[in-house]
Amino acid sequence: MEVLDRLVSHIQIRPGQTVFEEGDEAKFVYNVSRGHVRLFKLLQDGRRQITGFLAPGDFLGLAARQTYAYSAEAITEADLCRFKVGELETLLEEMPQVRERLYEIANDELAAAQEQMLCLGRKTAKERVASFLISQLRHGAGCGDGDAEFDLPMSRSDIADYLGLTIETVSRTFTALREEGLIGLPTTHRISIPDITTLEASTEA
Amino acid sequence: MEVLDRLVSHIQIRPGQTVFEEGDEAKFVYNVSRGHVRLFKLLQDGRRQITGFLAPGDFLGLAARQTYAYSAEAITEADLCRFKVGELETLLEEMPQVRERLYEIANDELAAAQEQMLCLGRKTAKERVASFLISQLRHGAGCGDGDAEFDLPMSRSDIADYLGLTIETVSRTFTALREEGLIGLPTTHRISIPDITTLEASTEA
DNA sequence: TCGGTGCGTTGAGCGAGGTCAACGCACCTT
DNA sequence: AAGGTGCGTTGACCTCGCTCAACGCACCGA
Repeated sequence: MEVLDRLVSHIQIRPGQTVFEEGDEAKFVYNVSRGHVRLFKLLQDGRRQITGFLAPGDFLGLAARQTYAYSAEAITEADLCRFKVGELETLLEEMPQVRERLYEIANDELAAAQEQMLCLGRKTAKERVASFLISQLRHGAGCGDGDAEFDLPMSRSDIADYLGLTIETVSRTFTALREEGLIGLPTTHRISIPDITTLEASTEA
Repeated sequence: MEVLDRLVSHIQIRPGQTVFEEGDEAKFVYNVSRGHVRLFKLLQDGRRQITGFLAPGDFLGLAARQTYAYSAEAITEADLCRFKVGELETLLEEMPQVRERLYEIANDELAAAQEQMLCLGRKTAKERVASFLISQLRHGAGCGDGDAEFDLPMSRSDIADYLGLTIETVSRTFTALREEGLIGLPTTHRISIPDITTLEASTEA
């Protein structure tokens, strides 16, 4: 990975700013070094589906196709490392184990996408929100089994478009989970989970 | 690909029979040579999300993880080529371009999964069914721009679990599309599309 | 020929989540 | 302090798709 540093340029983006748009020619690959990013697809009439949230360390633009299959925007202020796909290809010929790593990353993303399909197709609003909170906990903060607390950098609107719900339903579901004691909401963008096991139990059935 | 033939064993499975189940140790990789296969995940109470349908030529079990992330069952009678993942790994060291091909396959599947997330999260029942029919047309039969006709090997129940709907809604939507003249239904498992352009227009907005 | 079974279709009624609207609050700018 | 804006919450009502139920039809074995 140190080899990458020679090829890399660093860019900074502001909240809401676009990194690239679906259909743009895929010239660059990025890695998030600071902040959070959302990936999404749009329908013509403006309906939006967020396909993933990225945290520091995550890659974007790895699709290996002519054009990007989704758009990417910063959620918070963010720093990205950027390098040309052509140079990545050159690197891959020298270091085949990097391709192996990319393959693993693609497969992890695929498994996450399939889990999300299960969520969108077959879970109730409450189950979707509970699943989302647990995956955010695991992906971001640590996963101590006892009490846990972490930040949600994205807005209710982002969460709604990720879970296939409306803003109002997300808000009502947060309130319901809080009233049941399954979560705490110290602030609107911070979640505490008194007991992960019981919350996990409400992610299905 | 001819090298693979040395490692391959051929297996035959009957409609409804299981190829492997989510959580099984991932010892084999498969390729469909005849028939159709469904991939799916289950919730504890039996709710099912089908994550994909496979046609001849498609791979399954490529996840490159300890265990399979989904279950696989035959839809029709099917023939599969099977080979051990360990032997695949050996092959990959000799032929790095195969890994490159696997990476492309994983990325194609990822793009399809993201498109499906958009479908499940943000499209109406009619849009989902129209999208599904068009993707089946493209994936299976040819894509001549004029009149087109093709088979749907899967049941209404499979389609429902793929689109996040119920059997009844799928059935009603087929009927509605037929009454609007957007599709024809020569038999329950055969679709004709008089004009792809107008059907495509009803996949969104 | 006659039930039996599986699958698809259709109808009637219902409910989870969407829509529309009001409001609260934090954070601006002037 | 006053007004404006963006975001989140809450309430009232509605609708799309789900549930429950009946029925048709093809296929099958006795």
